[in-house]
Amino acid sequence: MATRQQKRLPRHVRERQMIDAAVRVFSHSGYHAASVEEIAEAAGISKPMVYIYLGSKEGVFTACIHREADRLVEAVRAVVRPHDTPELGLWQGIGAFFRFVADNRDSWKVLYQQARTQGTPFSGEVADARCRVMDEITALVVAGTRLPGGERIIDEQEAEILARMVAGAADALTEWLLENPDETPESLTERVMSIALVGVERFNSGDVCEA
Amino acid sequence: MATRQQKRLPRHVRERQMIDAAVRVFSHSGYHAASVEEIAEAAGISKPMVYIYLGSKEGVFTACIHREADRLVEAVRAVVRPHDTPELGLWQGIGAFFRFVADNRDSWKVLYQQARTQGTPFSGEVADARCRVMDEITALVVAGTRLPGGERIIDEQEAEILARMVAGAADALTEWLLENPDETPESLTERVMSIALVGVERFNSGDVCEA
Amino acid sequence: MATRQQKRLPRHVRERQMIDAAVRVFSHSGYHAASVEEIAEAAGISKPMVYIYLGSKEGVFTACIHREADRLVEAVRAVVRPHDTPELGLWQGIGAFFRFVADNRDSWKVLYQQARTQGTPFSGEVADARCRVMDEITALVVAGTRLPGGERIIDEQEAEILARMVAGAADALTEWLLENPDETPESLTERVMSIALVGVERFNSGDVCEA
Amino acid sequence: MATRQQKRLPRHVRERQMIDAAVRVFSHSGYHAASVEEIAEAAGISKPMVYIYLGSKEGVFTACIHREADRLVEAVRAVVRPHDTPELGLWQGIGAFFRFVADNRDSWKVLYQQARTQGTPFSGEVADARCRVMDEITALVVAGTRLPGGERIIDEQEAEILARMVAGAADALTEWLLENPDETPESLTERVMSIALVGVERFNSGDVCEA
DNA sequence: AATGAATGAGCATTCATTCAT
DNA sequence: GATGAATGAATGCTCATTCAT
Repeated sequence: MATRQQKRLPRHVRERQMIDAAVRVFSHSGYHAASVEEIAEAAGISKPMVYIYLGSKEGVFTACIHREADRLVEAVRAVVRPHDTPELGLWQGIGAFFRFVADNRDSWKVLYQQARTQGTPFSGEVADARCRVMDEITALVVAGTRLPGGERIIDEQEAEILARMVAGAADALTEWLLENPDETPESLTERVMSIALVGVERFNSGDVCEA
Repeated sequence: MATRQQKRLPRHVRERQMIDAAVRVFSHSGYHAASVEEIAEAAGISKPMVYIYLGSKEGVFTACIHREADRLVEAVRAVVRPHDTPELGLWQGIGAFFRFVADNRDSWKVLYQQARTQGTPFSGEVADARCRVMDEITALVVAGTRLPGGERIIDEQEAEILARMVAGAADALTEWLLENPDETPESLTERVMSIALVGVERFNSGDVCEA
Repeated sequence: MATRQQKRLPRHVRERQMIDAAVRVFSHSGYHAASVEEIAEAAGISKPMVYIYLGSKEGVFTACIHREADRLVEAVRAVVRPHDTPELGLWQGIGAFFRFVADNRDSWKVLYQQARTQGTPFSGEVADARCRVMDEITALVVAGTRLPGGERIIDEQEAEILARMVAGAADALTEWLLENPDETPESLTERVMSIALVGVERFNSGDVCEA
Repeated sequence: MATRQQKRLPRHVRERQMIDAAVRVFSHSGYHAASVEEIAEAAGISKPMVYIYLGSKEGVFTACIHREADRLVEAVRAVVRPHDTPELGLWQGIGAFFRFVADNRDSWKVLYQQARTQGTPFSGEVADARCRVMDEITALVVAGTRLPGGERIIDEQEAEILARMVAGAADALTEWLLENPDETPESLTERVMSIALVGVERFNSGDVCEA
């Protein structure tokens, strides 16, 4: 008659289980449609535990965003080695970013889609986490477009626009990936890369849009 | 005992008011967070009217998607004149699309973000409406990338990928637009166009990703 | 574009249509589950007409009970001729009653089942109408059990008990009738009659229940 | 911020309280007129508890029917001893049935009246429970009318008709009981029994309706 | 005479959250 | 540490009823 999960687990393990479950649930149902009950069940624990550990439904969501942002940033950083050429760094960073988006669809949906869409503005932490991600990509672009001599060819603002376009395009393409099993994350990475790099060239050469 | 009744308006007028209000509310709060009461209030009527005219909350949402999709498709079609060159058609069509997204932020958010994010899959009509929009853009790309001689240089599939990237990028950039009042829809259109066209060139020349 | 029913009909015709429809609807759904809209639709008119003619939902119900009680009483009276022997009168009256119950199931359900079951106590008129029906049957029993010389063999109270038993049994048997198409109203009448008459005998002989 | 919470009771106790209250309320108001709030209040708890334990309003109703049917069947079975003569068994069984109907008016009203009257057909369980009750009475009649030698004098079908008549008459007479405090359940039992037994005799002798 | 337009009030149901154990 | 028991506060939806036309 013992309920499923009574093992006294150390706090951080429990917390991880909960956030894992919450990401899945939030990703699938959206913030408002997801219920704390649902999350608790998915984590194999009881509702009060959720409140003891994360404080509130919003707390759970914030924790998800926080952790997934960390994971994404980490994934990108992990592939960029200090001795890479800037261009290779950009290439690999964007590749890692895109692979993360494709491989961790739940994480990405929560991080990018849900966090923008819901009515509640959530705590500043959520906005911060999302900024960390965009900053990371922006930094990649900035670094990757520096000339060998170290000169910048695009400024911060242009880099940020490009970063956002990359994120938006990647987001849109994950759906394509779902619908077309032939496509691989790598092939999509190439498509997205072609945008980013060519955008840079265009910015640089100034001949944008002479249709 | 009835409280002040609203002036009796013919059905189609009230219906338009309701959908106008609903687009605003859904755009701001998301489907689940929005309450029918909220929508009714925003439309200046009472809750039962919403149900009498649109049947259910989901019915309201579907009506919004439907109408906004029509408006967007119409806006794009309105600027493409038969005697334009394909490339000019593409340029103007994408421009119109982007201007619509920028000028009707609420419509776009409901159409693109909300309809993808929520857990509920909604009626097939919603999916249909969203397809109509993407098909329109895809058609523009297909037509606009035909060589003067009429030869296709990209196939349907490639065109669809490009269309999605354009939509995703445009979506991401509307936030940029909000945060940077200096930017105009036109300037953003140029940025997005540069992607599409260059993407086409790349596809065509086959030298994708040799950075 | 003219709506279905715009012919200016004289008041009593409209009223009859409405009550016909209401009996059907109340019988099928019960008082609370039935909606005025439903009734109006079934009558082929618009909701406000119902209120203009019968005043309120309760008014509609009262009117139904009233009219159906009249019809039932009338049906019973119609078959009892003054020159019948009392016993024949009883036989025919009960027969007519039972035939009415079987042939006008909707009327009976509203009159007997719905009027007893619902929470609302309704106006005294409803109780009155139901009493009229029971009084009629009671009177039949009283008259039919008078000895040829005119002496009473059962008193009013005993007659009323018998009348109620007859009504209750008839009510229960209409369901049987529905489920068994072989049975006819007449065969059931015989079964019920055997109860009433034997009951009378028993009352008279005093040898009730020597199991 | 939570208001006074009720003492924590184990689930089955609360469930019983709820069903007790629901039987009272449904009996008095009918299924549709009764509100879940009303039931919760009558049970001294809050609305959500009703849903947590019984799932839905219909679930509450079903639970009521189920339990009251069990109680009625149990009451009848409790008095029939194996070594009774069949006729005594019938006498005591019908007596117990009628005492239950008279003593548990709420239970009976829900079980017999409400369950037949409402528009909603309810789950099959409700129909099943009602059948269990009629089957029990039918079985009594079948057993009780067997001749000492074991021969049947009425068949299943005739027994079922009689059982229904008994139930219908008992139902009708409970109202009489309410209005006439002089009457006792026992005296009514005799009246009903006289029907059943005489009915049997009539069936047997074949001289039905020669008044 | 007849109806489309409109609403206040109520109801079933769900959910985030708390506390006693 | 962990949970079953409990609830206040919404929320989607329906309905009887009215009024302007």
